[in-house]
Amino acid sequence: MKPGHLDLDFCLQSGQVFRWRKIGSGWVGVEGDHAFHIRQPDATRLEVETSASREQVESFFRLDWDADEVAGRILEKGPELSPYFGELRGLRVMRPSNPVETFFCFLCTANNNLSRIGPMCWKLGSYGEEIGEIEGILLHKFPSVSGIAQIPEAELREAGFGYRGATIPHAAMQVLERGANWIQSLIEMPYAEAHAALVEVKGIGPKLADCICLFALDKSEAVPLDTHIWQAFTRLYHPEWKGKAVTASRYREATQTFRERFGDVAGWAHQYLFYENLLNWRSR
DNA sequence: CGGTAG
DNA sequence: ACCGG
Repeated sequence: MKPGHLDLDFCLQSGQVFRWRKIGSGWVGVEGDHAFHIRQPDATRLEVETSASREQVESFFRLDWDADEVAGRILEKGPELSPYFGELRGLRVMRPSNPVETFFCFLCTANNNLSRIGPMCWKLGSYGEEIGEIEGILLHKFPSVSGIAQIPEAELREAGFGYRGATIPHAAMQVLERGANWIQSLIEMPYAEAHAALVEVKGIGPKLADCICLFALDKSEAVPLDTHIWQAFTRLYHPEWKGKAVTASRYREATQTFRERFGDVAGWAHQYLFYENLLNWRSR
């Protein structure tokens, strides 16, 4: 397999997918219905142990997109982002295949930090069907929406979910009211329509809706605007809003600016900005 | 603080 | 204001 430019650590550690564990130099996790053990012996090779097909692996890492070409296109349209692209060659926007998993994992991310999000997503995953064991790690498919809806609030609170112990099963109930297949049905909608439908769910605001659009629904123009992206936006494009709070209307304005500038690679531009900020923050 | 609701 | 660091 020729991964083009793909950095496993960047892809699996950059807040896009959460149920992956680093084991030595490799990674163990679940994608869709399949367990994976992946190693990257050098920059140009990928060793993948899985029952998933090659097509599924390539889709997950979005190898149908040329990362260098995308980065080039972003820098052409927005040279002001070049400081953020320094060391991030091989960072890709992933395409996880189970939108239900992405939906609920991102529900864990609001008002939270990465060190807690992983264990929380892992806990949700433990309610799904067991599909294997790699390096002593038990792997589960992600549970169904009704499986999530049935989890007692107390179990999640005990596991450190805080108020999300209530909001996550409640969000699952809301999804069920819309039909068991509602999340999947959003894939067929245009970005704006899917985003509008998602924020109707209590617990999903504009930022989470954009995460779900970008990673679960393959809407590459979605720009999840968190506090770091907001700061970058005010610094680069709108200094008079520096220090101001992100209102709903400023959220629309800022994300629309990225979309007008970067079009269908706006989501990739966001991912580089986001991960660069995350690395800077980690190194402090 | 990788937000959202009231 | 909200769980928990």
